Amino acid sequence: MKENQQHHTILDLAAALKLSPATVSRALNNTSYVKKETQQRVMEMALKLGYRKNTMAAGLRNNKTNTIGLILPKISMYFHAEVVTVVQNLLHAQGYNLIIGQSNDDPAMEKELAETFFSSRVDAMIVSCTLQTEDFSHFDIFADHQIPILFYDRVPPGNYRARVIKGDDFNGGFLAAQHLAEAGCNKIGIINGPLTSNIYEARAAGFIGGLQFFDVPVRNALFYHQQLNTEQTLKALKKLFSDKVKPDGLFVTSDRNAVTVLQYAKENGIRIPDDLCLVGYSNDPVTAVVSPSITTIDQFPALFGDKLVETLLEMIRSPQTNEFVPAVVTPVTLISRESTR
Amino acid sequence: MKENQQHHTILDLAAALKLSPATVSRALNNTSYVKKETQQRVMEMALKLGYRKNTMAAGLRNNKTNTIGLILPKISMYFHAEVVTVVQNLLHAQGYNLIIGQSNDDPAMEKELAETFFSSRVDAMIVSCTLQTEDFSHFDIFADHQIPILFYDRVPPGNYRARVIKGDDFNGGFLAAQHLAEAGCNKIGIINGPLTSNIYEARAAGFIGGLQFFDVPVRNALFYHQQLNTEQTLKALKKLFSDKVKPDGLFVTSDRNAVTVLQYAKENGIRIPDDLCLVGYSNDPVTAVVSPSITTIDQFPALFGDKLVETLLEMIRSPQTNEFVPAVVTPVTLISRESTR
DNA sequence: ACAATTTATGAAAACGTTTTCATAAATTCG
DNA sequence: CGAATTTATGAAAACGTTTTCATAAATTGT
Repeated sequence: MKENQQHHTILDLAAALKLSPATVSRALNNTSYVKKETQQRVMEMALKLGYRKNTMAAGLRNNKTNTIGLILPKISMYFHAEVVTVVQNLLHAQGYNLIIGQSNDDPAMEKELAETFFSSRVDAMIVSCTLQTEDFSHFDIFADHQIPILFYDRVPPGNYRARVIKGDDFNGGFLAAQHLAEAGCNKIGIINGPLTSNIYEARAAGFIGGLQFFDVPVRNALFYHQQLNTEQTLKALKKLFSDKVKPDGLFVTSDRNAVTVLQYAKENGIRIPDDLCLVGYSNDPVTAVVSPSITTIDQFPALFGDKLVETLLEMIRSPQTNEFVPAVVTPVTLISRESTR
Repeated sequence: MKENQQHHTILDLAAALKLSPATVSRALNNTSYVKKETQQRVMEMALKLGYRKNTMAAGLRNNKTNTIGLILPKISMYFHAEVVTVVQNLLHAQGYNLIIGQSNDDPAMEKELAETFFSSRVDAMIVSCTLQTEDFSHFDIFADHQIPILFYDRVPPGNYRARVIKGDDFNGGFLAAQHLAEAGCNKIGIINGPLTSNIYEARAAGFIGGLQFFDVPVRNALFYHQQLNTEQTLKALKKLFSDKVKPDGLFVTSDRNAVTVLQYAKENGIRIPDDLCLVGYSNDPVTAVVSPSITTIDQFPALFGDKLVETLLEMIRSPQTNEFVPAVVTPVTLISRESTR
């Protein structure tokens, strides 16, 4: 090993064993023919010298990094944290590294991350878009270079050619409406995210479809589609409960905001579920422990993560075709709790 | 560009502009002398051809990957999710990629991840250990190769030479004891994690110190140091409330398990805070919305993340010295809520 | 025993970038 | 104006791995 050399290389091993680097490489990766005994010696020497393959050099040569890029709005959101947890574990088991980037729901950041990850020559991409992303062209570069890209949860619309895995948001909305209807609610409102995002659009559509199916009047005055944060939610609540027609059922398409509703209700003497039935979305653990506990829609994040990795590996392994593959839709289920009893 | 070439290279740019690759490289990185006009032309051509630097090739040549490795027990834990969120954002702003690995609290996995990340030639490491890690030698390799490594939260003991940032767990324990004492509790217990981990050891020490300082009897029979999961916590609770001396104050060193206590209390007619005062740890948002809300210790995860990145960048930028640097301790604060009123 | 095949190894090129060493052109300075 | 300096560019080597092309040795089959 050269004087000022930081790491041992395959050449060091070769020199120490009086072999060629080619043979050493073959021994380490056990590709092609290597004498059993030679392989043994190489392995032992590698261990002895503490040799670690330089994955950059290998990546450069093989045009493969064993790295997957993941872009999402924010890791600390419950659903995403769960998905990332599963995805990272599964990918590691398959020998892949996971690099993560957060768009913070900013399309410009999302674009920047896409370019960075492309530069890093990720082998594939997993993306959940920002709520505001309407132009998806910054992802074209991956498809253009046959790099598999898989969208999930917040995905591009159908006219954008891409593989997609999404929750059954329509059904989620439908189930919420059905459940509220069956709980006897008649004046059912919704506090929803912006309709620019596929998930909120689908939840609203399913919700309205459910209302109609179960003959509950569709009262547009009780529908709010807006940013899902505490401030906006409180504003909506104030309006909802100052009008003549007050809701007796509310579908809030994010659990955190459902909790906000719970607190507002408590402070304003609105009894849940007696005066107001409440359904959230995501099955954030918090919904199970608040009082009253909140009925919500579970998205099975672990199953979601499984599906993601399974599909991604399939995409990596089979050559990229340009043919249309319909979106995979993962199931949701309604979990009934005290807020609707 | 060659027929079957996937990506444009610096050679393509050079050819298209009738320049040498050297000049193109200099123009792109604007190092050394390049004519203003030439640089302009290079940039334009790069844009036109959609050139993206191959960071692997650059990394190989520069011996620098602009990638930081982060190993932690599980991303989906509240405190860690918050830290990761902040760390990823800050590192991205500095031009670094973040690769994440979860040990799932398994030392073997932790070791495997350390080796993988070393192979990937990360520029630096951030690590929060498993609860069981007692042998830290799998991290030696980083220090041996002057790769900065920074531990946080769950860190090696003082006799292991490493840079460390940790919360003030001792003070957290002390504050909890003080608060329970001042709430008038006299039979104060603790449900704690395993003492093998520095954080639980320090919380327990601070807690006991606090009891003594405020003249509350130290009742070892009320102290449980064990795995922090629902099952174990319930087991401890059963024992605690079947003995003659039942606790009137309880310090649970994880918020999730404090919630478990809350539910157990509700089911068993133990009134909180009247019969039992309760203090958790971490300020998980769930503690604010359960009823009664839970007094807890905030660890300022965002500040923690800031500090981590700040220190790490400093380590990367200044040459690695072997001199001892004392652990940085970040503040904690007690947030008083209904469970202790 | 000899050809055909299989096993085992090495030399050298390639991946795409950056940087050192030259050298040429332009500029500054006395 | 000529020497010194600064600016601008190119050729070539280097980073550490893998793989193709050879070739030699061992094994198999007839």
